[in-house]
Amino acid sequence: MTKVAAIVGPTAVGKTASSIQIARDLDGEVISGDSMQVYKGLDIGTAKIMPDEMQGIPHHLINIRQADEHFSVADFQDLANRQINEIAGRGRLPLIVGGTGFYVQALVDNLNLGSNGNAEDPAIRKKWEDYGHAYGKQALWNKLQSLDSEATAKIPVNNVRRVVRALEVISVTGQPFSQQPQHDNENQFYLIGLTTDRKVLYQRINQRVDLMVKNGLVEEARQLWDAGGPNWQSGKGIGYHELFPYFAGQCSLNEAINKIKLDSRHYAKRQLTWFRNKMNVHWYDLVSGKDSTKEIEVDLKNWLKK
RNA sequence: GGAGGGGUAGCGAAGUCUGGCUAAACGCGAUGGACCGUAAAUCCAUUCCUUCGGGUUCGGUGGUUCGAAUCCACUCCCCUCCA
Repeated sequence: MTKVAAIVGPTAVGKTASSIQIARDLDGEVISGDSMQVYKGLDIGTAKIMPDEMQGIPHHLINIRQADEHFSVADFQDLANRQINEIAGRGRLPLIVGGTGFYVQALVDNLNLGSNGNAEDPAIRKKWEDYGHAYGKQALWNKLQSLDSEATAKIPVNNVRRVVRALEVISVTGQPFSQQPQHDNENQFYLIGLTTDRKVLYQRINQRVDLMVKNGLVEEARQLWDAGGPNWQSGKGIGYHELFPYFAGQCSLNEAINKIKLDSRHYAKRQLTWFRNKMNVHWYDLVSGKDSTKEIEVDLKNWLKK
């Protein structure tokens, strides 16, 4: 049993900044819990921490994939767990920092993903996607229902993505999606949630996007575009995919930038929904000054002593 | 001063000719939510007020009518063009 701390929250609340302070004060190492910062070359748009900002704190799971590579929750879960063990083995505190709720949850709840072998198969996925294209999403959903009506009860017809995934799991594992085995949790987590007034958060997001553009976001996105990014998973990232239509001459730069801001705000909202409802988070508002990093550290230390 | 065009819910925008089926399409935004291997993905719900019985709306006022966002009169504001 290992004790792990995690800092979660929406984009632009200041997770990175406080993570450094906490890691320093509590002798921790950071494990990024971010689905986009794993990619090399996506620095500005993902607000990735740069080496000169790390203050000597080791950071893991950043820049571990090429931009054209695939990465999944299971990969994350696997790698993160490995890091947790190594860091704990060094006698230091593993500190997960990131906004990808699904990733963090996979870790915290030890979701059954990576343990039973390779349950992901692009060819089979493609097969179901094609099936959907050919016969429609209703037919696709019906197919799932005939195989796993329990899964179908939870996945809407319109959510083709998840219907396909459920079908894929059945095809690959031979077991219904809804009956994949579950594990118990081995590690203990203290979840620090950073949040603030919604209006303020949105302002920060807008400002940060402007800053990103100033720092060369457009050029960075252009490189991704030139390299073939639109077809890659990394090309789905906010801050990048909104710029592609601009490169294609389909919208103005200004429109693209506004879209980045909007998508970021929507994203922040979804993140908040996730952390509010799916996890046992201890919330702090550092932005307004209502709470302080000191308080977080005190709470964290108390929890570590238990 | 003259000639046209327009004012509809947070915003944009239908509906007006052919009055009722319209608390008023649709889009956006906003808010809430789902989420078990693409998750910065994908999807869902709500959005005039409401004590959920109902109440009050389509610039304003007054008419016509069983009934008006829709027809008539007057009036206020906005835009374009001509002076």
